[in-house]
Amino acid sequence: MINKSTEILKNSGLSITAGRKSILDLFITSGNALAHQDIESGCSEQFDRVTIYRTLQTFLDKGIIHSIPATDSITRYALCNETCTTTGHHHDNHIHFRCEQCSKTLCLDEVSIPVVKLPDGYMIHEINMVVTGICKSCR
Amino acid sequence: MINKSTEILKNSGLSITAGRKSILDLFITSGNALAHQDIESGCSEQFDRVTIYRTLQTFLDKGIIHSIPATDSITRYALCNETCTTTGHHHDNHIHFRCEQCSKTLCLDEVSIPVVKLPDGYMIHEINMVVTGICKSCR
DNA sequence: CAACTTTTGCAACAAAGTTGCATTCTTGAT
DNA sequence: ATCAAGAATGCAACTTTGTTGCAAAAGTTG
Repeated sequence: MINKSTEILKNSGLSITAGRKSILDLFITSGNALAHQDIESGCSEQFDRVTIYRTLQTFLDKGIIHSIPATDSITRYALCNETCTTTGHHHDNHIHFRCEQCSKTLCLDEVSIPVVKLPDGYMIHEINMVVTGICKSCR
Repeated sequence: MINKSTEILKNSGLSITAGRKSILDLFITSGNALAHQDIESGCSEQFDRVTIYRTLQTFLDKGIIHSIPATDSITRYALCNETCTTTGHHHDNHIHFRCEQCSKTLCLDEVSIPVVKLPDGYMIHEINMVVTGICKSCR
């Protein structure tokens, strides 16, 4: 296997294209969550906005990335943990941290979301937890 | 005091205008979180989109409403609990629930966010928790 | 390498959000 | 009640974000 991005694409049954590899590489090297804008400006090559939107949607569908909720109406995405093999709708059980200083959004894979008890009658499907504050590197 | 919306505006030191009252009334009567679109189409009178954006921002600043994170890049807002009197940046400690059936987003005021322990070096400022699933009325 | 399918880029559009400025409305003092 | 000062609104114009259809250019499989 040539490199990690190619491997991920193959494992998900996706065809290998320059765009997908480039975007995936960006996720792998960046280490934090990326918004559409970050990808548009951060890719080695230039890709059409539409291609990026479609690629992100494809990655979401295949469970390669997950989306992170935010109050600023900017959807950010991060690589899913390698242990996740489920295709289709997929959700990690970790906390997300958004630093108010450097504006980076990180997956805290080591911190799992605590169990909550909702009032009777509510069926839980998915839980998202986003903590904002100052990250380790910014202190 | 004439009505609740007027009272809230007065308490926050805001001038009473038709738009603000109308939007605030909508929040009070609706009982769930509202997106900009809901307000634009739900108000008794018609207001300019810009006015609605600015009113929402004003309400946020005064701590009258809070924004709810979502993965669909639609910012939703809900009335803050009456017990909150802090002006300026403000955050409720309750869980938000988004129903996949009726698409309503609710504040579960009775469920508070559990304490989480982050790795050393992270400073927590605010925690958001959004649960998606099926709500009580949709089962 | 050839055909078949998938992906990409382009154009055009729709929706969401922002900014400046002139007009209108609120407020507080007369 | 009236009026001036300040605040809020509406309008126009614009930027950003996201979507759709279609033709051209890739990738995949035999």
